[in-house]
Order: sequence, then C-alpha cells, then structure tokens
Amino acid sequence: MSARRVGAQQKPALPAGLEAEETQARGFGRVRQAHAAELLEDYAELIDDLVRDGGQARATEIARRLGVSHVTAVKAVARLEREGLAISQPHRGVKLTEEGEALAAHARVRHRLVLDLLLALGVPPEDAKADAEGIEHHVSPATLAAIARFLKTRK
Amino acid sequence: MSARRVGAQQKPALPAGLEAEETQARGFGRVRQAHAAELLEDYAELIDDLVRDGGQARATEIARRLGVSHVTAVKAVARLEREGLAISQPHRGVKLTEEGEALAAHARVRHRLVLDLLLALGVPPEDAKADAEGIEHHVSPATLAAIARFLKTRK
DNA sequence: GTCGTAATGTAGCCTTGGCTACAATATAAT
DNA sequence: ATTATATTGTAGCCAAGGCTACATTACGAC
Repeated sequence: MSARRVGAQQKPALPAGLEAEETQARGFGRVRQAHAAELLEDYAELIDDLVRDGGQARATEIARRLGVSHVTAVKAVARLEREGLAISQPHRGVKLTEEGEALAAHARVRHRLVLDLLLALGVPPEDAKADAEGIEHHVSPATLAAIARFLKTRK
Repeated sequence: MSARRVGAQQKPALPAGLEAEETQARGFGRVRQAHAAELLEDYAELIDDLVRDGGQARATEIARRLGVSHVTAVKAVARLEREGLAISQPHRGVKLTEEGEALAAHARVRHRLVLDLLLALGVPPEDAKADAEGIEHHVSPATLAAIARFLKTRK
C-alpha cells in the first residue's frame, strides 16, 4: 500500500535512452510491491514445507530455517494470520489456511521453475538455489510462462 | 548488517525434502543483504542514466523517475553520499563518485544481461523490463556468467 | 508432582524506506 | 528588481523487519 503520485508533469523532449517517467516509475512501484509480498510468500512456502515434511511448523523451527530470531518469526506469523493466510495455536504450530496454501503452492511452482531455469542455464546448484530464492518474487506471470515454455522445448 | 546467529543446534534426522538449516538460512540471509544493496544500486544506475543523458541528475527528477516523493529521493541520495557513492550540491544535481560509477556500471551490465535473457526467452518487452528491474539484484556472479554464456551461444 | 528445558510471548529499541506538510532557496520571467 | 515557479531542505509520522533481554508457559523426565 504505497506508491501513489505517479506524477505527470510537463516533460518536453523525452530524452533518448530513458523510458517515459510514468512507465519507469510504475516499474519500480511493482518491485516495491513485490518486496512487500515476498516475506509472506517465503514464510508460507516454508511453513508448507515443514508441515508436509514433519507434520507441523513451529515458530522456533521457522526462525531457525530462516536464520532470524524467534521473535521475528513470530511477528511474521502474526502478520500471516492478520492477512488470513495462517492460523497458529500456542504450542501446536502454525497451519496455513486455504488461501495460504494456495499462495504457497503458487510460490512453490514459481520457485521450481526459476530454479530449473537456472540449472538449465548451467548455474551451479548452490548458487542456483540461493538466487532462485531472491528471483522468484520478481517473476511476473508472463515471464513465468516464458520460462515454462523454454524448459519444455529444451527438455 | 544483520543475520548473525545461523544457529547450529542439534538436528537428528535431516528430513527428506528440506535443505540443511544453515544452508537454507544462509540463502535467506543473502537475499536480505541483496535487498539492502538494491536501493543504492537503483539510485546509482538511475543517476548515471540521467547524467549521461541530460548532463545532470536532480533530486526531483530522480524522485519522479522512481515514483517516490522528493523527500525519499533526497534521503536516498544522502545515503549514497554517506556511503561514498555520490556527491551532491544544492541546486546543481547529484554526481557519482568513481566508486558510485563502478557500481552503476556493474548494475547496468547485470541489468542488461537479465533483460536480454528475458527477451530471449520471449517475454514481452514491457514485462521483461519490469521484471528485470527486480530480478537483477538477486543475480549472483555465477548466474550472471551462465546467462552471458547462454546468450552468446544462442546469438 | 516438581523441575528443567525448550517453546512462546512481551517490551522496547533500531534502521529503512515511505509519506505529508511546511519552510527556505534558486532560477527565470516580466 | 520583484514575483512566480521549481527545487531543495526540515520536521515529524508510519509500518516493516530486525534485534536483545526478560517473562511466561508447556512438556517430559524423574
């Protein structure tokens, strides 16, 4: 929730190599929004992983995985709950709501595709994994589709 | 400047689909760091563009391009100065220091390569531009090299 | 049942990146 | 010169994402 005022002042020449202001501004706004969503997606994805894998996702475990303090994890989970993506009970771990699961599923697919792309390009697995984590959140549906296409034809 | 405590507690089974904790935590830490650097890169890149193109980069113009208030832009420029990446004088715009230019140059190359990759994959230019903006900051040297290789063989 | 350890919760603080509103300057026109 | 207009600067506020330190609560052993 930010990025208003995509100001349309007077702009005469519209110099060579630069995009139109509004276009550019919109692009950056998109990035900022992606950032805001990122955290939720990361947590949802991880919680989903943990639940599938161990039956439950505890705040402390989440914190460990993410490399943050448990407080940070708890606050993030609280935010997930606030957004209707998860439910948690004190000593019984966190669960995703349907909406949360949908988000996680989506994130998972995207993540997988990005990772596969990087691997297909010959990026070393270690780096590919790390980069995919950051990249996935900035992949639009259009790009996702393109990646899928690419991987299919090459497989 | 964060992400300590990459906790190495007891972990027995190391369940199937999940990475080792530390590895995973390190990955996320990397992403967080990338985020911190992002803003500086974006500003440096843009300032460089504006200078090349119009001879000067004014705070207001930067703000417009980025779609933020001038205050935000000014604060960011202040941070650039603090980090030794730029110098600014009141009504005479902002200039990059050598270090700043190096950063911008690096960012530019990366940006270009990512964009070219997306275009090569057949992503519509509009989306490619927007996505590249977000993706570029999460591309490690290894991935960058892989992209360059890919583009070369395909050209 | 008590007690120790691990999991959660709370309080309070920091930095970043945003914002609006208002103040102060420059530049440029008339 | 004086006045507009545009550019910068300042103050003060907000939410997010982190942290440490300390308080509380469950669970399991014994």
